[in-house]
Amino acid sequence: MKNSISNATINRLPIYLRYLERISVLGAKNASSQDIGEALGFNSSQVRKDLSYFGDFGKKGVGYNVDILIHKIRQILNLDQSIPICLVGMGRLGQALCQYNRYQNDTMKIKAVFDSNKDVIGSEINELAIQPINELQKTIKRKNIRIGIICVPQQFAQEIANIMIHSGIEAILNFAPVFIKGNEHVKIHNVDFTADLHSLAYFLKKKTP
Amino acid sequence: MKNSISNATINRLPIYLRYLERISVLGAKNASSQDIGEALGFNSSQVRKDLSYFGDFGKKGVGYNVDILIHKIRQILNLDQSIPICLVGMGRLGQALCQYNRYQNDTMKIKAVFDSNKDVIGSEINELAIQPINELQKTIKRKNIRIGIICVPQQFAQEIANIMIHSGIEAILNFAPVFIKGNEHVKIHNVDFTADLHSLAYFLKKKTP
DNA sequence: TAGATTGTTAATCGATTAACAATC
DNA sequence: TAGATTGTTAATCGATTAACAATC
Repeated sequence: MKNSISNATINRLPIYLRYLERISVLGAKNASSQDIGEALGFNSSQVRKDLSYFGDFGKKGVGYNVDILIHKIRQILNLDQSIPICLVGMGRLGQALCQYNRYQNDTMKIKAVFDSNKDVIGSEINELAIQPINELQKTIKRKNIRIGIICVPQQFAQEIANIMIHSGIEAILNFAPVFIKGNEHVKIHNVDFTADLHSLAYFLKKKTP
Repeated sequence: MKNSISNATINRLPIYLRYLERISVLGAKNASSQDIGEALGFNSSQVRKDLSYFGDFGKKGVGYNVDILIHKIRQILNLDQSIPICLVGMGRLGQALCQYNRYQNDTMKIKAVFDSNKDVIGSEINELAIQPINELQKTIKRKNIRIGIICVPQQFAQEIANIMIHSGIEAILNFAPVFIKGNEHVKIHNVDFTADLHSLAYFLKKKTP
C-alpha cells in the first residue's frame, strides 16, 4: 500500500511541512494549495494530489488548517515520535551536520557518533563522545537507533553501510560519493552534491572564444 | 535543443563520469553499459540511452572506451574548462565544502568566499580571504565567477541569490532549506538534506506498541 | 565465425497538470 | 448567495525498460 504512493510525493511532504511550520509561527491559520504551491515552486494541483493520498485534510472554499495539516504530515512521516539516529565519520561535514541537528527543533536526533581516527575517539561533540567503529553495531542495538548517516570517505562507505544494515538499521542517508548497495529492508538515500554541482555546469552558456 | 534532453539524464552524467574516472585510475580500458549500470544501480538500457543523446561513443560487442567516454562527458558537462565558483556563508557547512573542494582534482574551484560576520571577514580559508557580502557583486564580475553556492541561514538565502543573479551568475547551488526564486537565465539546484532525512522517516516500520 | 554489446524503437510505467463538480 | 477552493478524474507529459537488428 505504501508502495502505491510515489516517491516524489514522499519527498515533497517534508518540504510542505517545513513551510507550514514556518508560517504557523508567523500566525497563519489557513493555507490553500495555491499558497503552498506558490511559496515552494509547485503546482497547486500537485499539492492537493499529494495530500489527498493520505486523507481529506482541506476544507472546500477555505483551504487547509495549518496546524492540523502540520500534525497530519508529522504523523504520515512518523515524525510524531522520537527517532534516534547515528552518524559515522566526524570530518568537517559530519561535524557540521551534527551541530546543525543539535539546534534543530526536531524529533530526529543524533544520539551516537563514530569515527575511525584514534585521535578524535573519546573527544566530545554535542555532548556525545565519539566512539570507535567497532562499537557501532552494539550501540545501534542498545540505543534503538533507526537511521544512520554516513559521512566517511568513499572507499569505506559500503563497509559502514553493511555494518548498519546488519545491525538492523532501517534507513541510511549516505553522503559519500558512491553508490551503496542495500537490501529490500533498508531504504537508502544518497546525497551527492559534487554530482549536483557538476550537473549545474551543463547549463552554463557556451563561451564562443 | 538542450531542453530536449531530460534533467534526469543530465543528473546521471556526473555519476557516470566519477565512476569512469575511478576505474580508469584502476587501469580499466573498456566498460559496457552493463558494467556501468550495475556499479551505479542503473538499468543498462538507461546508460546507453543517456549516452546516445550525445553521440555514438560505444563500440558494438566491446563497450565504451573508458578514457574516451570520460573526455566526452567532460565536454558535455563543460568540465573541460575551468569554472570559477564562489561560496557565501562560512559556517561549518561552508567550511566543509570549501575544504572538500580544495583537495578535489576538479575544474570547478572555489575562487572567492563571503560571510556577513565581521569577526571572520578577513580571515583566511584555503588561502582565500573571507570577504564581506558587499563585495559579492564586484568580485563575481571581476573573477568571472559563474556558479554560486549558498550556505547562509534560510532567511538570507533569497537576498544572496538576488545579488548573485543580478551580478550575472549562471547557476546556483542552494543549501539553505528554502525555495529560491530565480529566473529563466539562472539554473538553481536545491540541496535539502533535512528534507531528505525527514522523508526517510516515512519508510520506517510502524511500531505496534 | 560466434559471442557480446551497442544504438534505437516501441512499450510500459510513473508523475504532473488541467479541468471541474462538489461544497464550504 | 457568491466566491473560493477542495478532491478527483482524465489528459498529458516525461522517464524507464525491454527487445532486437546491426555490427564489432
